[in-house]
Amino acid sequence: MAAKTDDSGPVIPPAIESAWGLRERPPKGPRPGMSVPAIVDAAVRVADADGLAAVSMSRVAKELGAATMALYRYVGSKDELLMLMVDAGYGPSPGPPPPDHEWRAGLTRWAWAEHEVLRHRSWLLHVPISGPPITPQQLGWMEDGLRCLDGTTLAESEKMSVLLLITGYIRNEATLTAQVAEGSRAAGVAPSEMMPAYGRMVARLIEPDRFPALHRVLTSGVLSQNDDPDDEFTFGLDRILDGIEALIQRRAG
Amino acid sequence: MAAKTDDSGPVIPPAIESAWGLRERPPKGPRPGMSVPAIVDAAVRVADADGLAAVSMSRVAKELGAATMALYRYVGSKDELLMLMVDAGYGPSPGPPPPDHEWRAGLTRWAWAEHEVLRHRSWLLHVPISGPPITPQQLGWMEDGLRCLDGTTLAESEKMSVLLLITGYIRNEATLTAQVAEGSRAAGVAPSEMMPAYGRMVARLIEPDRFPALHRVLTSGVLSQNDDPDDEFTFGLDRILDGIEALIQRRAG
DNA sequence: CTGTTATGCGTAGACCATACGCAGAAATAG
DNA sequence: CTATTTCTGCGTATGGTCTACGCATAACAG
Repeated sequence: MAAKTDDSGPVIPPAIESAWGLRERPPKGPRPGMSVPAIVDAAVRVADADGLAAVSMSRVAKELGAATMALYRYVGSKDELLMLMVDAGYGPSPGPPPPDHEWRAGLTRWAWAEHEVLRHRSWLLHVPISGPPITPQQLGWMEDGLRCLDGTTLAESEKMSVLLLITGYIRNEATLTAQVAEGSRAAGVAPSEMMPAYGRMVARLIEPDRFPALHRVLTSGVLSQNDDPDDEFTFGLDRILDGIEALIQRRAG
Repeated sequence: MAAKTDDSGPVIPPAIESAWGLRERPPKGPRPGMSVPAIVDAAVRVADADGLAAVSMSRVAKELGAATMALYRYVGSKDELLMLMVDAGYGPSPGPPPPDHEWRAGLTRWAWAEHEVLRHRSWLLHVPISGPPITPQQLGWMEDGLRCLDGTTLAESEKMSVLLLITGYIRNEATLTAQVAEGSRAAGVAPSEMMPAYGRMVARLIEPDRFPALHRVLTSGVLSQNDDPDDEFTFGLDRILDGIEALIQRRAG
């Protein structure tokens, strides 16, 4: 029932060990013709070019000029490969805040960095994540986020919760933005026409008596004007940071 | 390049029309042996029992004692079926707030209702959503959420952003909770031992010098004590509502 | 040189969604 | 009553997925 817990502690998936550089090549046998990083790079290249759905083991193998099954000597499963792709896809964190930092500015910078990554690599949002972060880069991001909160009065558990809150918001906002972009491409509509078209469709489906508040939003023309998506992001982020600020001040006062 | 926009406006997917009860049966031909709601119910039953991954067209058909291809007379694709499953899975919204409502209490109730649904039906989180809500129940939830903000000083666009913010948070929190539960089942570890095991694994992977803030969190024992997951949810929700409150007061004052 | 061990990879199995086309049932038109 | 139309149910088939298994071979240890 308990996981294997000998002197080496709980089980670490092989892919994770290799990501942390803890795997040593056995001295016997033929030289490997590929490497885990090369495979991950190829997979990321495929995802960048044609989306996550195009990432199949055969497609990645073709990218490398190798046979499909050859990959399974390096990664245990497709899920492992996906985990490594996420790690590589995020890339290194934006770095720690400057020494005399103010937490709000630091977290804002941190948030925009993740926002930027997700805008550039929207396939990261489609990877079904299966647990808390354990890969090097991911923990690097977390480390730098925690450092932003170093000078505050928050408890350690609260710092963690705050980061979770912000990361979740960023992912969610990016998901919605990517969906609009994706939908506009699929329907052959200009991105700027997407939300207006959505508004018109909803207007045709609902009856004003049963959906008065929604009707009011529609007639207010909110969806017709297409504002800078960055404004939407800034709005939510500022709300969250306001909420955190309120807590910090309550703790301090 | 523009979508079809005759007198009936933009294209509405057949599945959506049927969900709104806008489809009429043609007068000729044999009676249908099934119905869209029956199919959706069966699919939801499968997802409730064995998870979203078990929902295949053949599995759903088997559940109904029908042939696989028979389903395609009723739904255009598996994606359409998924959309209808989401609508049915959420169920009716918790209803509008009471007449003399206070916005914060109303939104809290609304948030907990969605939280409850997602806790009970975690497969909803695994459905790859492909656009803004257009199904009846989904818009019903949105309507009731908007009504909670009726008496406030917020602009219509801000109300929308606020709802998006809260829904996103709820989904994100539910996703993380479900992942922990899922992981504990997969690894055969008790759920209460999951976060401690994670903490120990991270502690073994990182070097304290390179990850000082993270190391501090680990040694603080945050992950070792397993607190009520509802507390975590409440924490984030309160931070967000605090942020919204700050905005409302700024608008009012 | 011999034994051990890891690699590359071909084969094959078990799934999956779904395009297509045919037999037949139901309702209408004459 | 008969012919026609139109839709339903569903069998077949295609092309895709992941991956378990096993064999030949290459490289090193002694």
